Amino acid sequence: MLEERRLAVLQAIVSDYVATHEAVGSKALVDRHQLGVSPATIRNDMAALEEAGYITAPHTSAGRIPTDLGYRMFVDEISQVKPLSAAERKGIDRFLSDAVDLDDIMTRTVRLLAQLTKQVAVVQYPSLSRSQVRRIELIPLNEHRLMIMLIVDSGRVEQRTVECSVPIDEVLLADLRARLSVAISDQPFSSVPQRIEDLEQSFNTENRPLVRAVIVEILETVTAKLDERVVLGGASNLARYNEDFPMTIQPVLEALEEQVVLLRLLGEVGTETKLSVRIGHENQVEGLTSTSIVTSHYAKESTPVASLGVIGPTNMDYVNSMSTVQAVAQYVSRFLSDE
Amino acid sequence: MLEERRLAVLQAIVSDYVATHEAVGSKALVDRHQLGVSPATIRNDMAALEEAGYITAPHTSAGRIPTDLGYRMFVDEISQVKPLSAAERKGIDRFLSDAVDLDDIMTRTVRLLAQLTKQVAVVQYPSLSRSQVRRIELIPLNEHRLMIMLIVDSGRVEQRTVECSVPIDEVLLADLRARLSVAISDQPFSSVPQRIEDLEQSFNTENRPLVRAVIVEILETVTAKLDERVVLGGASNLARYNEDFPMTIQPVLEALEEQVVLLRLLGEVGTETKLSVRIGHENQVEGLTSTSIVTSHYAKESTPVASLGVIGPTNMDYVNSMSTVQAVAQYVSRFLSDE
DNA sequence: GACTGGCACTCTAGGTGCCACAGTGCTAGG
DNA sequence: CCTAGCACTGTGGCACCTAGAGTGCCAGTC
Repeated sequence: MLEERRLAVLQAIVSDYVATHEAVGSKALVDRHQLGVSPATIRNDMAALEEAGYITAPHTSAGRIPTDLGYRMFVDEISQVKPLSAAERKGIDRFLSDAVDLDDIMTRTVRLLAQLTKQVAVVQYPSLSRSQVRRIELIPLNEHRLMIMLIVDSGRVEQRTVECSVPIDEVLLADLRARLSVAISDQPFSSVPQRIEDLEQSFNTENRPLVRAVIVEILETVTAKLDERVVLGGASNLARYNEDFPMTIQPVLEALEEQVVLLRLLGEVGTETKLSVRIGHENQVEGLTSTSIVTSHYAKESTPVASLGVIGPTNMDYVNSMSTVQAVAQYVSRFLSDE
Repeated sequence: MLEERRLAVLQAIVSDYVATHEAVGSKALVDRHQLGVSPATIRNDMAALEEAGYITAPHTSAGRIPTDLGYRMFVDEISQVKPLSAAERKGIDRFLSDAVDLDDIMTRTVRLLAQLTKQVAVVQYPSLSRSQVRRIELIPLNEHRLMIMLIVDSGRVEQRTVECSVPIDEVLLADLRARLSVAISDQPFSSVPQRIEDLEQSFNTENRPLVRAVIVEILETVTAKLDERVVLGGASNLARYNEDFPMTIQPVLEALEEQVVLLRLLGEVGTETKLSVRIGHENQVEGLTSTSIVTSHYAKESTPVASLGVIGPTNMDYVNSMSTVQAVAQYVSRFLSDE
């Protein structure tokens, strides 16, 4: 009974604070929520919650605001996320179904997320490391230049050009392409290096420079650009909550501009959990310690290929963000798998 | 004699204000610049300048700040832009020369600009409308899916997939590709529509659906995505000058997120002038009326292909921005042409 | 033992009045 | 045409005050 009400109080505090962004006091609490007790009782509970580290008082005579720990408790207690309304689902569906290619899906998704959550949205391109090569093409651009094109099952296409000193021989190229194709078509990206490293040997010496150059370039693509691409959107939403903590916007923007940081944020979560929330100091990325991050994996044919999510202030609307992120992830998964 | 000094006063005001971001008064002016006259004289000049609309006083007893018109006069009077130091040039050179492909050049350029000017940087991808098709490829992905790939002379690659109900016939595909290739290889993008619109007729009826689908998709790529891609960077620099006008950051961020707006900004300038500066209200884009935009074209083999530039507050350092933008544009042009 | 009402206390936000300062416009004189 | 001097005027900062909101604690009640 006692513990139960305290939890209710915490939840009330969080939701009020999230809604108003003002420290919430005992009186306001009993006014706005039906907890059949008096403010004084609430005060006792609040004292206990503060003692336990879930809430804190900015100064003696203000209400309380949740701590990171408080938010954590709050989201942990959300057993199942609120489903979206039919209209919302319809909207997502319609917006995504107009996409013409992978780039388009990604851009639309990021916009959608930003718009629905009024937060900064991040979407990671399907990770190469968890994808398969569908096809490889070698396209001569001119006598000395060659474009390597790796088509990935997720629809992503990686290109790279190779410069070579000797003129390119069409026959050799066709041969090389055929052998590469045999070696790596329909194979997972991660296995590509070992599959092609010995290929050079089977060509005669004079052709090796070209073969070598191509292989090197493929290896680089495969290793270096593994999870590289990320799309960001809705940065203007940062300015919206600028009112709350005005000084911190610059480091946040800076962090968001670093692909590496974003990838770390999206990647940190293991593949096991679908929906993940990291609150304030829980993510140790510099400059983002007063923001929260809600992410989810999305999948192609039920194997997770990458993540998407939103980034906002710790006092964001977790309920809405979580359900939106989850729903969007589901829709993206469905779209990728349908294709 | 008179007009000359007034101009000097205006220039002094602009450069002081740009440096300090504080309204500058007559006394400070004679202290910091060697104009061999007394503050009182300057005051007369300032009164005249105010009358003429070049400067304005925020309130009775503050110094003066330049108006948009004042800045305009100031930049117009910069006859030749200050060349960069050898070290700076070296830096640009080194940074860009590591680029591996077009994407890489664009990303690096935008970072470079943002870093050097401490402003928001924008770089437009080489415009398709001013480019030529170098090559076209049709790559079957599976029985019912086909990827169209347009390789452009600027190094850009456009892809698009086509879904077709009937299984794809390899022979037909090769034939189609060959004919398309003849029709549009090495032709300017703008002429593509007329060159392929009749192609459908030369195939027999049963194959027309596929041919038609491919042609439609190409037309869409060619028309819809014409100038579409833009890269943005250094948005965190917005927060830096947030101190000056704190309320306006959100509309600016919003405007920057709209590709369309950015393209309009970059595109508005005709091809004739290289370096262009638009100040405050001169650009009629909503939300950007208190920012200035410095852009320059860059070229491939001396035909301009697109623009790049920086966006900052009207009280930005024009001298530095202009010289940096110009220099970077030159380097990018050189890199594109070298390839 | 859990809850409530009351009371004294504390801190903040916001308003007021005051003063020094920076900078102006004007006028008279070189 | 320039300069010196003077009276004038907003602004920013400071000190001060007050109202309000919220707390902690204690004594009393169910």
